[in-house]
Amino acid sequence: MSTLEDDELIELITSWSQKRKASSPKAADINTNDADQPSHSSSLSFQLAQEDNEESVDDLGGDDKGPIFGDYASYFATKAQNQQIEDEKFLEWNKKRQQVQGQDTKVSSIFTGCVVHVNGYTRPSIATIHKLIILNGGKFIHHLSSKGAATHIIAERLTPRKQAEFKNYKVVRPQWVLDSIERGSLQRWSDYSLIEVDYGQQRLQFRNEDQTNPHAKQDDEDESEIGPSIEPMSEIVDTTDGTTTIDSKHPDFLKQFFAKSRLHHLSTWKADLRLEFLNMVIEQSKSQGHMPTGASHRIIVHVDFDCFFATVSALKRPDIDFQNQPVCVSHGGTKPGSTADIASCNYVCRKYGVKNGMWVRQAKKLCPDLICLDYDFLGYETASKKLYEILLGLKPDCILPVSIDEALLEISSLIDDENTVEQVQGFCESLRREIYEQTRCTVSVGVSHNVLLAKLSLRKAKPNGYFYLHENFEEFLHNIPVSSLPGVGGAIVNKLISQVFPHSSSEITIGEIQGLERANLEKVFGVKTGTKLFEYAHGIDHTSIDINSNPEAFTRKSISIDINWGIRFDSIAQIDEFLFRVSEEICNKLQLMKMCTSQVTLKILKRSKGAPIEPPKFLGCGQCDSFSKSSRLGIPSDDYRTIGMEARILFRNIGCDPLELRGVSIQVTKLIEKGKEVQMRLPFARLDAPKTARLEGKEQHSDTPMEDKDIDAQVFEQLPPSIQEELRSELRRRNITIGERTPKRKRVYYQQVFTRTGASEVIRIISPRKSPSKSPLKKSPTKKSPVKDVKRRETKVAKVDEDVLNELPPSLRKEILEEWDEYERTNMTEFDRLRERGKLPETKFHNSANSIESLVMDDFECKINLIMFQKTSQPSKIIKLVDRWMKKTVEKGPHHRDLELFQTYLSKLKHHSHPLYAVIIERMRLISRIEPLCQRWLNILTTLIQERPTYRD
DNA sequence: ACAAATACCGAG
DNA sequence: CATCGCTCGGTATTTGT
Repeated sequence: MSTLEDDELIELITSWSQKRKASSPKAADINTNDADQPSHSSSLSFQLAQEDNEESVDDLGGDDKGPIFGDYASYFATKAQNQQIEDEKFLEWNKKRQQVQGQDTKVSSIFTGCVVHVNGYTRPSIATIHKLIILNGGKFIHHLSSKGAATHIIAERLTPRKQAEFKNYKVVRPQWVLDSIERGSLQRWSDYSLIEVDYGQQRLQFRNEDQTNPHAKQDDEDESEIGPSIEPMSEIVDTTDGTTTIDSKHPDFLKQFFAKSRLHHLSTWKADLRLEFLNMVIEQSKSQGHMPTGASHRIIVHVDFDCFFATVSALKRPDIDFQNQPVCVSHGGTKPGSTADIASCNYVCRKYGVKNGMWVRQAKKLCPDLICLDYDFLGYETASKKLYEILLGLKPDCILPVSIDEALLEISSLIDDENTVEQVQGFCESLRREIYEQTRCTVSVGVSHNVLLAKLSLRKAKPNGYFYLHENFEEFLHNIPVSSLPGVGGAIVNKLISQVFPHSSSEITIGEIQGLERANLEKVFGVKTGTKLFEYAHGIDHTSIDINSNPEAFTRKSISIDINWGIRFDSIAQIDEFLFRVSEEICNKLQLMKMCTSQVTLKILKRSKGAPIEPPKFLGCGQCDSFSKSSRLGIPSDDYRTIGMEARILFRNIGCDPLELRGVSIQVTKLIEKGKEVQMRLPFARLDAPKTARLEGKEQHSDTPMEDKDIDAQVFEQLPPSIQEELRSELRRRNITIGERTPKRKRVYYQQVFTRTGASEVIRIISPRKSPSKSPLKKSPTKKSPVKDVKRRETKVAKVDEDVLNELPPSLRKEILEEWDEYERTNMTEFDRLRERGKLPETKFHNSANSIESLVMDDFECKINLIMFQKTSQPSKIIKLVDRWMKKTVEKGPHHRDLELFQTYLSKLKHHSHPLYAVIIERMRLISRIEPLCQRWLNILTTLIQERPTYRD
């Protein structure tokens, strides 16, 4: 409490009081929130009340997506997504109906993971199939516009053109659905396949059938039946022939991509190994405590397979003479024009100048006899496992996994002071022998007294060798190229060349660095990098490989997923979908780690101006500019919908034409153990927690003195006496009086509003200072907002779907309709409720009719366009409404229909450069400061209203 | 001046 | 047929207040 600004304190009290007023009489027990505040006696630990008594329908259905997120999703209303929401609503409603009727409410999940689309005329009808699918856990899409979005297509007949189009889909007959449901499990799609596997002969048959099919023509047109299909279906069809390709629009893309990505494997292997060894070490030190090595002279061993992938992949090919034939690992064979990366190549290749990472195309030129092998990810894992087993068996002082094929050991205590060199050699050579015997792969070993030198020694040892650097260090380092130093890559080398050795023509060596002043290096590269470079050049390295000495340093601090290949989208809806899928993956990992995140970062790659639409590498990202934005979460989360929604917002904040998007990455940081995060579930719960426990001290505002601090007496009275008591003392301490309330704060904004003319100017002024990433209004729009189709959904009949209804007996039909009405009523939006009561409720908030705010605004309004909202155009009323709305919906989030309505209204205001726009936005921002949860959908609103997408160049 | 956000880098 | 350009930690630089 005492950490709050006066400002916020007043707002807080007001909001409590309003909450109390709004909720039922029994809310007198509001301060009994002991779950979150176990020990603290303060009755001020009031949590903004979730009215627990409201029976949310999704409670019945267990852990499924609640309507909250259904609402969220519709912020980005597209037809398809609206459909999903309707489907979910329908499911909830149906669940409720079943419950009322005492039926089993268990959710069938036969079609879980299936995304179904119906093509053309079918029996049963499309509507029936639709309901059957969603009632059994599947997803249904009416449009195939997002190419590849469907996992199954249901059809009875296909035109030849459609046949070609759907060649790589699972196209099944309707019977597949019926049988699956009847038998209670997903039937093999291939048994119902409409398109026969390409055996030539049968295909002809189909063609014949099609030509005689009276529906054929109609089939071809059915796309326009449903609505004008703007999106062309062509892109999925490759230009050269009729085959399809899996790109980011396909639901399985992520899976497929990761399954085949070497870099993804490398990263996950590494993370897994680190985790495994970390846990192992923690286990050990629990039982026996940590024993720091007593040895004075450290011996570090670096062991690494020789061209790991190539070696292992070649094990399956006894026909290849690995020592004498050039062999590499890459996708897709050995075609001379291939743009596949070479993941690993053997030493024969390297003689020709072939390098890892090179394209096959290029390598083929250098070495025409090149043999390309397939990846064998399982084989790599097996070999690695054996390596680590062997290493563990040697009982070194410590092991640090560097990667799947590479590890660092410290063996100081295993070696005596006598005959050190021989002992080390004996140890390493037997290690090498053992690994070869067990894996049939060669390793090299480098040894020295620190990590840096061990690493450099390893380089010298390769391939299939051993080197112990124990003397003549300077001489050893002298002729090694700087780029061999760990941490020195292209950028640093370039900087060296351009800023330190402008005349040097050949490769820069460590020896040349040795001649440089430390200060000089620090000037060019910064303190850390400069120092490191200097020390490395002199063979100095303090890197520790002992996990045990500092486990914290080896624990994972972030999780991210990057996809910069195959990213091709047509619409923002597809991107939204994709972001959710990525978030799902992230959250899987989070949950596995039992962690939650409080910060989400979205990074995108956008095609650089002038770069070709399709880069040379097939489905590659080509030359791109990268943009990133991050956002703090009010509540740490491991829910993919929360993370995904955040990502969607961030994407809109960055503003990128979907067609130009080439890379997506979501990163989560500021990880918190799951379970700990509930203590800070709501900002108010943090009030009397120690300051350090508050969220990064984030909400500390500058201490702006306020003139008129006081609290409306009526407001105060509405609080429970116990709280009043405590508040009184705190308020006294702060010189805040309880009495007639006068409008306060931020007059400055109104002035600014009136001194500017253009909307964009106004917007600039009020853009938030606090979180640049959340400033959705940075750019001045040049075009009008896209006219959003805020068509209210049709009445209940359309929702429940007539076709299905009609197939039911009349008595049941009536019942269902009535229940639907009831359902709708209980899920009424806040605005609906207000409307039903016939008038807007009065709030205590800005009571004074002569407040500067209302005076100014009401006056102004006469001169400006009159824009009605909820039957009023009076700014003070509208502001009140907004207050009320936001506060009321802070927990559940706003109803999507309210949002739509409000967005339309705001858009109008903005379109007319109405000053109220800025006032409302500022008002919402203010509230968001008190209720950080509101920030999120404020962002969404302002983002949507803005002309989108704004493209950055 | 400081902290947070963003940008960039390198490794395997 | 193509092709699967990841993911982490560290550091520098910019931005906002």
